[in-house]
Amino acid sequence: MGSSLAITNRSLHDQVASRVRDLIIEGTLEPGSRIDEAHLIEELGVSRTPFREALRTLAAEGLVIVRPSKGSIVRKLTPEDVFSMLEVLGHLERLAGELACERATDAEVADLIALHERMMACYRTRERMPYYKMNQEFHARLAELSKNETLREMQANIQARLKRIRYIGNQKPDSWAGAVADHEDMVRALKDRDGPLLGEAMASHLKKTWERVKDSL
Amino acid sequence: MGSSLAITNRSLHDQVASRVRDLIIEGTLEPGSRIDEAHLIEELGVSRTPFREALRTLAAEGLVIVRPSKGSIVRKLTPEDVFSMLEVLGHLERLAGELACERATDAEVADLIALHERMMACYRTRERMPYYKMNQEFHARLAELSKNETLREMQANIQARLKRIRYIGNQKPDSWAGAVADHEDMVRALKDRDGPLLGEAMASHLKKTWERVKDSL
DNA sequence: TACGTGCTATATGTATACAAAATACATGGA
DNA sequence: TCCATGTATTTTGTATACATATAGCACGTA
Repeated sequence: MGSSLAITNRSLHDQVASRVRDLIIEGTLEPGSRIDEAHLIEELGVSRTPFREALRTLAAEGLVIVRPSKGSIVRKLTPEDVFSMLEVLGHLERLAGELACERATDAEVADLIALHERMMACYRTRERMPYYKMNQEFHARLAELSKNETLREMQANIQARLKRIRYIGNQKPDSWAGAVADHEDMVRALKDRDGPLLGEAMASHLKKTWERVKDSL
Repeated sequence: MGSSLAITNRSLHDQVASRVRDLIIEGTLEPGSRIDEAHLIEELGVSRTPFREALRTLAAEGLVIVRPSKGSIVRKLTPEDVFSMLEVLGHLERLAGELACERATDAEVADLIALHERMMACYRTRERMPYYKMNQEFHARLAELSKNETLREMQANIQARLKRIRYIGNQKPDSWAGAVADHEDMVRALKDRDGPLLGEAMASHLKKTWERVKDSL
């Protein structure tokens, strides 16, 4: 089920929004740089209408800033922005951890732990990119296990805004090692279904993320 | 400062977004109902382009749902939606309370307490509408005092989604009395700059809000 | 040379026109 | 009568055209 024989239900502006979102997250469109409408619609092969609608969506998501009559730019995060996002994210994920311990099924917990094991395998072989992607997924999946849709949505939103930054975070080997240790703690607490402990682990993990990241801003 | 002599910098889609947002919040556009594009652009005196851009913004904010090729509807909150929002909001405001105690200036605290006093005056004379508005402002201002812009933004977003619902909340007299008691607790903790206590008060206030509201869904 | 002024080019904002899809309706057959 | 199919009408989606605002530049003046 799911995809089956669905053709192309998504409207153009949805597709454009996804595409441009990716361009921003992966850094092809640099933070602070102007978004050249004429150039991008050429590239994407669409007209201005769906493109501009997509921009409005991304603006509401906080990835883009529209300056009336002066064009749009990719939002550039100040250190204060990043700090405030990590502060909030830490508390959201604390909540997610607590709720997940109460609400997730055993199968869901097992799945998440399996993902963790694969992450650890990547760490041992120092494959940064796969590790990075699995890490994003780990946090997103934990938010899902809270069975709280609003929490999942907010977590996803902040995580998207921070994606660029966090990739930089684990550049230094000992930072990476630290993050891995944090994750071991989380999984242990999750296995035991110790909500408060997992919550603490999440919050502390994100506090440390700030330490790991702040110098590269 | 602020307004000074600025003429009209806001673009049409911004104005339309604000206008329609208000129509949704105040209930003129009913939850679950179709948004009649042709009719509304006539009413607002704008063309479809800025109107549709505004719709995309509201969709990203979670107030509107766009169903591809089938038009847009005002999002109708299920009880689960409301519960999940209040759960998250409770924890966000707990954080806001803790941070505000640490970071707000004495003057800011005094201002907020003054607002509280005015709210109480409205309660004594049973002026529901002014009370309701000041209450919204109270929570928004507390979020500001956290000096965390992300927190302020997320709080505002969830509060906007819930506005309709919460107006219903204090219909019953004893519910209203309960909310007032909660607020007295908050202000006491704020006066003492007791962060953990204020945090607890906020979280508990929003848990009770669910109790107050759930039957009218 | 430095600054201000007005013009031109370009980019942005909005309206309209055209295309495609969905819905409502009517007609015909079982 | 009920359902199916085809057609008309309405609504939504996208492209383009037009209007307006901004920014860059050349020129003139102090």
